[in-house]
Amino acid sequence: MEEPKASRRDLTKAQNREVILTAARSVFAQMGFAKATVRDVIRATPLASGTFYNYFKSKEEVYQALRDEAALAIRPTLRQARLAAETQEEFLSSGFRTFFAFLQSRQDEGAVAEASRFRMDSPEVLAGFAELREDLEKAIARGVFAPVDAGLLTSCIVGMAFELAQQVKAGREVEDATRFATALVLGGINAAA
Amino acid sequence: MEEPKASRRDLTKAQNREVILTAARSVFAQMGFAKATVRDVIRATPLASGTFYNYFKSKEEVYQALRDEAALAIRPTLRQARLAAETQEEFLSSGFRTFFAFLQSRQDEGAVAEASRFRMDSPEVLAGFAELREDLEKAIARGVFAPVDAGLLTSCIVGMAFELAQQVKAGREVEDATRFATALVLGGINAAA
DNA sequence: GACGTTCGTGACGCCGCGTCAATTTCTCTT
DNA sequence: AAGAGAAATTGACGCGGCGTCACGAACGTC
Repeated sequence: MEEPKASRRDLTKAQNREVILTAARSVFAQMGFAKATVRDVIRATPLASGTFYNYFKSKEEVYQALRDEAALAIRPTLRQARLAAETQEEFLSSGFRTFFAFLQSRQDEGAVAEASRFRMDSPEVLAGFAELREDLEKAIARGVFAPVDAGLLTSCIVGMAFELAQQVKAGREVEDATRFATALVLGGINAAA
Repeated sequence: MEEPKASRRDLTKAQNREVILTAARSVFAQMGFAKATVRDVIRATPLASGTFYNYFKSKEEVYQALRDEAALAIRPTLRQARLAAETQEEFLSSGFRTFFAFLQSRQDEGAVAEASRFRMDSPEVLAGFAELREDLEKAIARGVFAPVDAGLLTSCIVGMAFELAQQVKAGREVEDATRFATALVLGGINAAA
C-alpha cells in the first residue's frame, strides 16, 4: 500500500511547486518566454530566489514542466478516442478534433507573446508522439488501418496537427481544420493501398 | 544604376558581418544555441564585444540571420521546381525532395546540440511558406492542381516537411520520405476532388 | 593634407545567475 | 511536551554576461 502520508511538508512542497508553475505561466504569457528570467518568475511569488532551485534547475525546466502538464492532460483523451475508433476516418478525425479543441481552450496560455514562431517539444510531448505511433500500429494490426509505414505516417500527422494548430489559433474553425486534415490523410492512405 | 561603390568601408563591413555569422554557426553547433552567449560568439572572433552590437541586436537576431540565409538559399530552387511542375506529382515530389536534400546537406550546422527539440521560424522562412501558398494557388489556377483550400494545404505540407525532416536527419532516406509525403498529399487531394 | 564622419574598442554599471551558510520549520522519538 | 535531528527557506554573495558610451583610430572627401 502506497501510503501517501500527506504530511505538512509534502503538502507545502506540492503547493510551492504549483505556485511557481502558476507564476511562470503568467510571466511567460505576459513578457514572453525569451525575455522572462527566473527572477521574474520568483518575484511573482512570495518565495525567495533560492527556493526556486529546490524545485527546478532553470527557466527551461519550468517551461518543460508546463508542456509536460499539458501533454499529460490531453494524452489519455487522445488515446481513448483512437483506441475506440472502428474506422480510419474515426481514428483520424477524433484525434485531430480533440487536439485542436484542446489547444483552442488553452489559447491564452500558449499564446506566449514571442517575437517569432517557436516550438519546443518536452519529453512528455515526444512520448505522446510515440503513443500515436503505437496506436497506429495497433490499428493496422487490427485491420482498421491500411498497412503503411507507421513511423512516417506519425511524423506526417504530427506535423500537420501542429502546423494547422497555428491556423486554429489564428481564427480557423476547429471543424474546418479537422475535416481537411482527416480527408487528406484518409485519401492519401487509401490511395497508397 | 545602383553603384555598389565597393569602398574599403563597405568591404570590411560585409566581412565583419560574415565573420560573426561564421563564428556563430560554429559556436551554436558546438555548445548549442541555448547555452551560447553573445560573448562566446564574439570571443570566437578577433573583434571586440562592442562591435557585435554594430551588426546585431542580440543572439536571437544572429540566429534569425542564419535561418534567413538558409531560407533565401533554398527558396529560388524550390520556386523554380514548383513553377516548372506540370503535374501535381511533380510539384509535390520535387518540392519535398529539394527540401530534404537541402537540409541533409546542411545537417551539421542545423544539428545544434539542443536538449530538446526546438524550432524557430524567421521572417524569411515564413515568407517561404507564403511562396508555397502562392505557387499552390497559381497551380490551382493553371488547372494543374485540384481546387483545395490553399491555406490549409500549405500548413499541411509545411508541417509534414518539417516533421519528416527530423526523420531524414535521423537516418531515413530522402527518397523514402519524399515518396511517402508525395503519395499522401497526392492521394488526399485526389480523394477530396 | 586637413576636416568630418563612421566604425572599432574595451571599460563600466547593472542585473540575473546559481550557491551556500545560517536560520526557520517540520518530524520523529522518548 | 520537549528536544534532537532532518529538511526546507532565505537572502547575501561572487561571478559573469549584458548593452552602452566616450574615446581614438580608420576612412572618405575636397
